[in-house]
Amino acid sequence: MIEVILNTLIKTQIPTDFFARDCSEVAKALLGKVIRVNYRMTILSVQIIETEAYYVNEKASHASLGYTKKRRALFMPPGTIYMYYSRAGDSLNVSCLGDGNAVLIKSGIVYQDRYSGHDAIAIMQQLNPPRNGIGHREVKKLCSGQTLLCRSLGLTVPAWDARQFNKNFFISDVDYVPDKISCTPRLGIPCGRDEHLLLRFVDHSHYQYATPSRWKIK
DNA sequence: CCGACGATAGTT
DNA sequence: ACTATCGTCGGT
Repeated sequence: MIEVILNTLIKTQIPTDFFARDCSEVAKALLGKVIRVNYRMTILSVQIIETEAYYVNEKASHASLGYTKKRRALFMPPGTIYMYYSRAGDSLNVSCLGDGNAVLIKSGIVYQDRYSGHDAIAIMQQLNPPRNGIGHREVKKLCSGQTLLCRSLGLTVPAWDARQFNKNFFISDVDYVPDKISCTPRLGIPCGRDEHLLLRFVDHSHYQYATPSRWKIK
């Protein structure tokens, strides 16, 4: 049953060479694409609405800290999943063209189409309950943050870091093109005393569900 | 072993 | 502006 759906759905997967270009291009092109996760035989779907491009030579990037086993995925072929844990949550990245360059998936919105499991939303809410444990998160805000998105999809470092996308976790092209993309050159990720320029891309029509910009632009 | 520190998220 | 939260890293 689910296998049949997965076999059909996998045909919509973006090709690996999608990631074999400049990470800013990849970050922009990922907006509107849909993350698919087979979570215990239910397909969870989230449309990407916000990304950030991280270059190896930016001191704000993990790759700039150099190669370690932990960060090896950043130096693996384009399309390799890099996950890390920080601030009590997992984050999802994908390596791009050039050693150390990658894109961070920053936020998304729950996506429903004929492939999404009918109980997908209930499962995502269960995976990502409110901090105080009372009630449930608003569906629209389930994935409005890099760690919230991973939580809602059950994506973790041990399960996916340094792995390739496969039939249980991949990104679909849903033939959607953002009307308008905000590219926010963002100053202010603190790294010691320095400030660094980051490229943040947001699908403007879903701006309200992107992460609030906490860093001031000078 | 221990303390500091996040590519955060939510509350005051 | 403040802080819960926890894996990673670097210093003893």
